[in-house]
Amino acid sequence: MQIYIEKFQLRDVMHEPLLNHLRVVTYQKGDIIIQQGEQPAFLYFLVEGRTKVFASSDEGKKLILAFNGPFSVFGDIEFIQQAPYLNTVEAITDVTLLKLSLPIVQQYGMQHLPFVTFILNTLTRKFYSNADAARFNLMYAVEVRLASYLLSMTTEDESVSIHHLRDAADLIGTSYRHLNRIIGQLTDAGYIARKNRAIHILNRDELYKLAKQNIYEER
Amino acid sequence: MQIYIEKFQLRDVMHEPLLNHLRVVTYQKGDIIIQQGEQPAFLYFLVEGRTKVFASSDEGKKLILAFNGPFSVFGDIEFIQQAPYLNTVEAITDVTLLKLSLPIVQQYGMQHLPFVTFILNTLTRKFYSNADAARFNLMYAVEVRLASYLLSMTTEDESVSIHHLRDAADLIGTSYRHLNRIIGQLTDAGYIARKNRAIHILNRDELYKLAKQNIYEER
DNA sequence: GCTTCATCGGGACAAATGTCCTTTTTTGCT
DNA sequence: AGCAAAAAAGGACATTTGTCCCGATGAAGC
Repeated sequence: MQIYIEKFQLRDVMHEPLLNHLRVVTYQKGDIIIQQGEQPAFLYFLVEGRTKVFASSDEGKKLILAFNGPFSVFGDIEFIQQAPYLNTVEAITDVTLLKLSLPIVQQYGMQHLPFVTFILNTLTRKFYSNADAARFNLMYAVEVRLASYLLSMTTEDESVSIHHLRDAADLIGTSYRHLNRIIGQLTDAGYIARKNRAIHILNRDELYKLAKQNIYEER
Repeated sequence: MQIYIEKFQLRDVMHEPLLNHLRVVTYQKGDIIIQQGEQPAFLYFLVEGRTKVFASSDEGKKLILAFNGPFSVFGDIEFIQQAPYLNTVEAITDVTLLKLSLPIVQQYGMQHLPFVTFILNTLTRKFYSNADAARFNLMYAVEVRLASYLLSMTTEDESVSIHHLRDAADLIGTSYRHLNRIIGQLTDAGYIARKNRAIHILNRDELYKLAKQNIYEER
């Protein structure tokens, strides 16, 4: 616990009462940390591992909104707004989080300017990148979104494991079938190649042009 | 000026230094108040009239994000994030706004807990309804979105002027042509009728079913 | 009232995307 | 290695949406 407080400099934004109520909690790969629609109970801080955030519609359509690593905050909007969780948060690796129960946050955190300012900054960053992502999804075709996705998932010379391809389909908001079709097109164009259940990027520059400089950012 | 401070109880969230720097500014119908991509200079508070907020892509595609009435805040995200304006804000009637220059906000507002809390609340509300709207646009077909739009634009027995139909197309993120097609479908189904350059709602209940209880909310 | 012009509605076709289903490949088990 | 089950790839077709364009309709000036 102390180590996380040091590592993420939580003393800068929380005072004693809050720090004292922080609890460590762990989840295993695949566990649901926050379930869309439920009443919020805690504020979470991701300190170890990776998560994905997605929303489901009644019809079962999924839409992935973000991948997260440390240090990320969950449940802030819902806490402030006093409304049910908007999205589901799932562990994609084993994860460690710190949590604060909401009455505690209300009682101690909201009186403490550094903490409120911290939440404000967190929220704003989320807002900004969310707005970007939503706009991007709405305005561009799957081809552009895929290019963008591939770029943001890989660094120079890396490849995307096929295992994440269904996730990729959800993330960019299309069907698996159609994703395959577009992969085919990009392959024909010589930008990428399928090999050993993975996608290799052959021509990063062209992909970048296609993606119109827009890329999904990890938050 | 004083009248607005009373009306919206600004004393609850701003202290003297901020109140003293508030300036009144007016725009005429059709004026651009905030231009997407520009560097933010002011925080705005809409106190009179109505605005619409939209984003444009490089290709000229437009996407309307919200209609606003008093009391709305603009430029908060960009101020906190220190980043260019995300969207364009246009006056759809003559409007009156109060504004604060950002250095002032930085110097006085950010030290003042009630003000920071106020901004946090504003932002959160925006976030919540933005997320809803974005998800709605992404997950549902034009027909559903149109039903939703019609419901939220009209009260019992009102009609939607044809004049707003191009805006409607942008708002729900489709082409004017396609909007017409869907209007045709809903007309055939007997839910709405075209008459005198306006759309009349004939069967509100069925539209509501179609819209899946989701409606565009004014913010 | 007539002419001109802009706007509107809608036909025809094309492109993008979704659904369903069959074939192919991989994986896991024995 | 050999088989069964599961996952992936892709064909065929349907639906949704976009683009282009033309005839109809209404508004503005004379």
